[in-house]
Amino acid sequence: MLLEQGLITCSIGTIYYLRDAAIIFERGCEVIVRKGVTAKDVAKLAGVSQSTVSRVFFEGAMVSERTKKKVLAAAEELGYGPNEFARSLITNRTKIIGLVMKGVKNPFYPHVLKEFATAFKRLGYSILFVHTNNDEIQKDDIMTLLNYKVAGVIITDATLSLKVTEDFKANKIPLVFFNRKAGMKDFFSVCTNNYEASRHIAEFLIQKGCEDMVYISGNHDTSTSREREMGFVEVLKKHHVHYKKYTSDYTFAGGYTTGQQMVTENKVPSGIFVANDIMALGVLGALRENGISIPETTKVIGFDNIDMSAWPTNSLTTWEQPIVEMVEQTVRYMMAEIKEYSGVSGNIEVQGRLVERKTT
Amino acid sequence: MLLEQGLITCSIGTIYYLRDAAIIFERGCEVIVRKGVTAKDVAKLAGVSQSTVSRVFFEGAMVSERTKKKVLAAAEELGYGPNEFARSLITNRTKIIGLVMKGVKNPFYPHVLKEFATAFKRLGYSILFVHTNNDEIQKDDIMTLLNYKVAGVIITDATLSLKVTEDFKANKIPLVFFNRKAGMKDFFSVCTNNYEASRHIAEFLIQKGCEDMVYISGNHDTSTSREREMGFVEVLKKHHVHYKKYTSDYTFAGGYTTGQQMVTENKVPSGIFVANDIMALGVLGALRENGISIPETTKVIGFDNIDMSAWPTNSLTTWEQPIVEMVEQTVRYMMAEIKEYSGVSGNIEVQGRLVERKTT
DNA sequence: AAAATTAATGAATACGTATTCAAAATAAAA
DNA sequence: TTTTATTTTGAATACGTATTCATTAATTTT
Repeated sequence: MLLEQGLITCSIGTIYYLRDAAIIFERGCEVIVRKGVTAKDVAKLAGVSQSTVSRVFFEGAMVSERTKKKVLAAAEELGYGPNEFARSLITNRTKIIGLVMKGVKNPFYPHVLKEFATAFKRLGYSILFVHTNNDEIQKDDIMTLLNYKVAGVIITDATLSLKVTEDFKANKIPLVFFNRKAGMKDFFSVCTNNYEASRHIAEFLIQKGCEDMVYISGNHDTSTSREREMGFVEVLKKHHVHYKKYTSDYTFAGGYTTGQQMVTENKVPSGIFVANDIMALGVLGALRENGISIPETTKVIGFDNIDMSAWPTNSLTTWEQPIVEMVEQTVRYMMAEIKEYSGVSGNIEVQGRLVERKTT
Repeated sequence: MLLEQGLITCSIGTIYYLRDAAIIFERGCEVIVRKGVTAKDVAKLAGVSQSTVSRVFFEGAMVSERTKKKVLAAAEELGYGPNEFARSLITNRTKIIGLVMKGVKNPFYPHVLKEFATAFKRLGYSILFVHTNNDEIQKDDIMTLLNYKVAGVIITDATLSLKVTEDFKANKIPLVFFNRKAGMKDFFSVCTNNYEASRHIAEFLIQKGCEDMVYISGNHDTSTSREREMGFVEVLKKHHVHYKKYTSDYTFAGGYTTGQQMVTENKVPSGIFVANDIMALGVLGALRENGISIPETTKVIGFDNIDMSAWPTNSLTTWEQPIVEMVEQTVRYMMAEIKEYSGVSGNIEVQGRLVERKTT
């Protein structure tokens, strides 16, 4: 049947093998259809009521040790687990956190994803992953989250339209922007202190003897890029250091292109601050390819401290964003808001630190 | 209140600012508590029954165009969306796909994640993301998926114990191993044709003049690594080419260490096949650092064709795993099984292709 | 031992939807 | 128009759990 549907052909049209298909298919039909085990079934087997079974699986409910043991044994035997939907229908809350992410291709974010997944799992929460292609999250993505009655939402990489944010407020669903500030002031965000960090960076490069500088921005409309630029430029101005800004897009390719451009224009400066690491690696690639010696001629510093930056081949000086700490803060706020919604807005700024390597 | 809980301090103990906290907090309290809008509310506003509202939101149900319009308008006004839990409780199926992933730090997988997210969103499915640290997925992760009554499960990076697999069969939940074959033969998997690919690779290196070879494996217990080794070694044996095997772990660090080890042991061969790209980049780093010229002295080839391999600085020759096609196949199988469960087992093998760059 | 208190349990109900079945409205045929 | 067929709707019910309230069992106090 699968063969009839052409399922086993791959897109170039060749038919590949389907091991033991027929046999297994027959076996597939033989499988005994065990219906979904419910609390009722467990109750019957354990000789108690459904309520009692429910209580056994509900943290902190009142059950005697003896019946608890009995029920758990029955549950184990039947392979029972509480239906999360029925559960959520009653409690009107879920153990799901919506996580919205855009730039999965920047290694920074998979790392963040991993940390969130680990942290929330420990707390008994699951993650509904939403990928968005747009800088501004679309209405239907949000509707999905709303309809699943998620306990909270974390947006790592994008912003929201005002219209949509109201839905969250109205439904009392806590919302955190991670590594991004929302356009409006009315939400909570967790970021590195970009402003302070970029001031440090500027002073560091100046102290290293750089006399003309370049700032390579990420996507222009992001709060991170703007803040990093602001702090950096402020310090440069104070020291009367000449600088130029290139606008890029937070990708390796973007960094590489910008690097090439600087070489072509013959405008390679002595110090470059790149708004994130992955772009910085692109810049490095372009400069090194053109025989520019780093750090002698030009010093390059990135932002994030992704794993790759530490690789001996790259050895990129950068500003570390303490992912674990940022995640910790986010989770903490989230859990507090889930417990008792306040809708408070604000911004937690976490301090990072300079990681000096061979590009400066 | 948040301040009392110490939420606004970051872990180094400093207190950072919470913008407009008090004001917003007060405002937060003012927010009108709109209760979750239900079909009943919409029905009342639209002047129809709850059943009718339900039908409007249920694909293919019988409603007149006129009432549909009326209901949709009312729904829009109230911001209504069907409660997915109540819905799932009735239908006993969800629009959620469980996606289990281990190696998020290997760029190959974020890319896979993105493709899955995109493909399933188009089909109206959401993704429950499960991160696992272990090669073999743990019971409680699986219970989560089971309890959420996911429509299907994709496991990208790990395997399952036999005990657990039975739960899926029993609940008729389709399961696909992506880029990994299950230990037992009873499941469905989608992979690149690793065996054929590695034969090609062996022949390619031989033809390029390599006379002694090294294979650097990933985690030993993975099917991918074993298959890649098998094909590679078979061809080498046929041509009486000397080879040696190093066991590594699919990480950059692992590759780097292995590269260093080869240099130290003075056993750098003329051709190296590394079981994935990220390790290959580690190997490259180590070799280049030790002044070994590539591709003149040694040729290196990876597997995956992750974005980074194409970066000019790396320019790694590799075997491309056609992610989009693999995802497509997986989704196709999944949807067919969701529509009508067969439990058929088998293996779709997708052809990749050699991408020749500067390391060979 | 009796009374009073506390702990443990079960019966009944609500959550928000899909779905069945019967009734009503509409369209088509006579 | 009347009859028949068809489309559209509403009332009632089920899904699997948490929870309330009343009841029973166990424990403590008198």
